[in-house]
Amino acid sequence: MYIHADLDAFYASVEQLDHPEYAGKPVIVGGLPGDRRSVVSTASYEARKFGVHSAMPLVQALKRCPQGIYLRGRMERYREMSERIMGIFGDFSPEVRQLSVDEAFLDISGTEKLFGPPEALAKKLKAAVREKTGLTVSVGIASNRYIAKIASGMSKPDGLFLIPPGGEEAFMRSLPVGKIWGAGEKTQEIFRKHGLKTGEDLYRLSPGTLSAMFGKSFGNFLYRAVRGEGAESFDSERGEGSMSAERTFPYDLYDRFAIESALLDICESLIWRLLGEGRQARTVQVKIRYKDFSSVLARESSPNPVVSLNDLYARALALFRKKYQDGRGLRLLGAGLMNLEEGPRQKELFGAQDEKERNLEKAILEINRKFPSAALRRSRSKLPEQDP
DNA sequence: TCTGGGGTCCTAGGACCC
DNA sequence: TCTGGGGTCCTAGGACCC
Repeated sequence: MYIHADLDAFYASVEQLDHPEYAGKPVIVGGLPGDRRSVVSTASYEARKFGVHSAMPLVQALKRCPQGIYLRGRMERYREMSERIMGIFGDFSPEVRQLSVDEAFLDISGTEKLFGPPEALAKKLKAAVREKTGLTVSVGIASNRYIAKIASGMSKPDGLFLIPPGGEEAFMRSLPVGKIWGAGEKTQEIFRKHGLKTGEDLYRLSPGTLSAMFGKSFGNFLYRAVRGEGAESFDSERGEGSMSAERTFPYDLYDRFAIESALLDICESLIWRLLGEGRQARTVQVKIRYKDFSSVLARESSPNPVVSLNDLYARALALFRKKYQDGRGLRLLGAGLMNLEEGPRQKELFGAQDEKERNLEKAILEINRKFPSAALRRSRSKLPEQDP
């Protein structure tokens, strides 16, 4: 059996915990009133009553709930709290798989002797989280992770929902399609178009029909899902990974120097993360979003991993210049690293110039690690000439 | 009122290799 | 007188998740 445990309105709840005067009030984490181009990250249940929800533009939230308490959010604090809670989860299962900052799967096979049947364990887990942190968690219990995940959403907040073994298919067939995990906005649109409202409606379709509607892979996934089977993709471990950083500008950028300086900033935050984790990357990606919200990507792989800020910036800048249509307002700029590899780089691959650069950057990395408030950065004018 | 940021996985076409 | 088939890697883009 598996448990999916999901913290209720996590960021907003932490704020209410840390600021007792916010308790019982509509708290909206995502930005301050007046922050341009922000969206709601988390709304407390009090705020949800006004129709405010995650991913809603902040200006819209402000109209629906002008009396709300608006906050930018403190990721460090949420991460710290998350670690504590994951630790508590670890007291109940040897296998905790964290899905995101506020949710995790627990494999609770063989824990019966210690904690009793799954439902009893779930109650103990909820009580432990509440006692030790003051937060509430919603829990789903099922014989596979996929259904446990859906179950945890069935009775939020502070919920507990069990799908008994053998009841998986009946549960999925009775489920409104809006609750199918993995079927987002575009898929819901297809459901609507074909009048598909419940799992039962999907259950009646052949694998061929589902594949024709949703593509082979996702069609097969749906075929299995409505039969109560877990999907491997939700059971398996993570892939090799990637990392990215992007920034939406409060106002569209047009000036080339301003844009390319912003790109340097973004590359900088990325490279410190990469080097800090002792990793290297073979693929660099640049993301451009124009004023009209249309986006383009440019990607390039190389047998030689990225080794320094100067190196990353040169690659990113070349990609940017290849793709960017001059004069179009720039809304967002991003950079990403893919094909991440473990480990130290072979020094001998690089010439003296590179070595000097890398040592400088290693020093900056060290200083920033020891003295975060120093926030040391490269000055663009001090970077070696970029290849035009 | 527009539409964040950091991720994962999938697809489709092309290059290249055996 | 024809234009195989399978595998891998790459690029660009999209859907989805929290």
